[in-house]
Amino acid sequence: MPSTTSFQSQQQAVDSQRHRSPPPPQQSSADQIPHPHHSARQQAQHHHQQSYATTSTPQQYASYYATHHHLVDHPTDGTPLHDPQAQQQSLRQEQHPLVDSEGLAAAELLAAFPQSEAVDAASSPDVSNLPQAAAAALTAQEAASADASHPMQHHPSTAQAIALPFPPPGSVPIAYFAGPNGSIIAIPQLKAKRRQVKNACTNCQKACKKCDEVRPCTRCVKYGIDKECIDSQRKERKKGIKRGPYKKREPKNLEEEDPTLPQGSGNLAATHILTPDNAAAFQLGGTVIYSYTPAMVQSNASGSATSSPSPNLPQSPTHHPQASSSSSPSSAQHHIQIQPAMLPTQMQFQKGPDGSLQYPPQYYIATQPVVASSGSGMEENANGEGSSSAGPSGQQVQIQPHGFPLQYFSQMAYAGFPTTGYVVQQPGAGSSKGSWVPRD
DNA sequence: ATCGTCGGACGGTCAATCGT
DNA sequence: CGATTGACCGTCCGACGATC
Ligand SMILES: [Zn+2]
Ligand SMILES: [Zn+2]
Repeated sequence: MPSTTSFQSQQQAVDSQRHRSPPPPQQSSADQIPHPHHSARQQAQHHHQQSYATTSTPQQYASYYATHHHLVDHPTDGTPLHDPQAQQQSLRQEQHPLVDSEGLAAAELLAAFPQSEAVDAASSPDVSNLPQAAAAALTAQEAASADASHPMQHHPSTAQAIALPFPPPGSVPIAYFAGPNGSIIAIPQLKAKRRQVKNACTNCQKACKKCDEVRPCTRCVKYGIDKECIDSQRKERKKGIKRGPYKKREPKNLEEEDPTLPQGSGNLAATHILTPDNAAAFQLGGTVIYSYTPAMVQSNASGSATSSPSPNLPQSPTHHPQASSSSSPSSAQHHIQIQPAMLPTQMQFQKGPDGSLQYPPQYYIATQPVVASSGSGMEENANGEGSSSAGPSGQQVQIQPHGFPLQYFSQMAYAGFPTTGYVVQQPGAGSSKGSWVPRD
């Protein structure tokens, strides 16, 4: 293994692979390479010198979510966290600095599902494969409205339903929790986008660790080397590099019924826009939530024999008599533990005559009362009965994704963001609560 | 548990191209 | 000339071995 390859060319290879384009002619000058390691040359820098053959890392996005939930989300980046607890926590162990502080969860949700991306769910039994995020982003207004209510403050939110495609099955882990009447609230567990600082300090750079904006950066302070916390120097970008012709530009149109969908395969690809009748996606405190109503379940007699679900699926509803509580020492929290394995990685959705989505009853998750609590003692909200009574704390959320009144539920963390959880409740239905569990 | 190392995935930027 | 593309060049995730 020629360890002499410059980092530059390596990186280039990777990049071009990533962008699926033929390798450029090859840059001439042999000087560049500011990347600390890899650089076979470079002045007497202390970085390593031995190139060893590591077992290549499994390119899986091992963890989707840091299971740190104590972050306050923030609409703009660059602003320091303002949750002391969280800050402390993230400092305590630098192992997972990814306790991301981004607040644009919604934007990133969107970004993660480019319209075109069709994931072959069938061939990917493993759900840990995210589609490459595209550059799509929320518009300013969308983002703004998404943040209508700060998750941490408890006050009414007027989240509005927005039409979003549900992620293709198998493309991303989905957490489910029980809604009323057998409905399922499905929440895609999207990986938060990594956010980089513009300039890492030299210490962090050398260590390949996360830096931040403040100047004696947090890490340097932690290690008592804040004196040497200096901005790294970025070199100027090269100019005059010729590129080949660009690929055909698309005629600005993304409308087209996807022919690749096997009929009834339940591929909820991008072409399926959820409608208020069967499902909805809406935002709450910057989090996009998808939920389905159990509408029209009985119909499976529609000619096509429902293909049998995956072999390893339970035939009976996932029922957990005793909501297994995840061992969370600090706060008493109960979760409905829904084993991902017990849920279909590929939901057998079917499209009804009217375009609505249907799913077979065996996938319903039994409703399970749950109490979720967060620091400031809020929990338990009960009773449906049309009366939109709020919990003890008196907060209440009013959304009507389905045309049902929505009851305020509780506060919890989703994807690292403190989020207001809730349950859609049909008038007259018994109370039900659920909670989603972040992957660990 | 902590720390240093470091391969390589991922992100941000912006010059080169393209469409008009 | 504004919109797109995609390469350049950084950041830093996460795995690993070493040390305490
Ligand atoms: Zn730093
Ligand atoms: Zn520093």
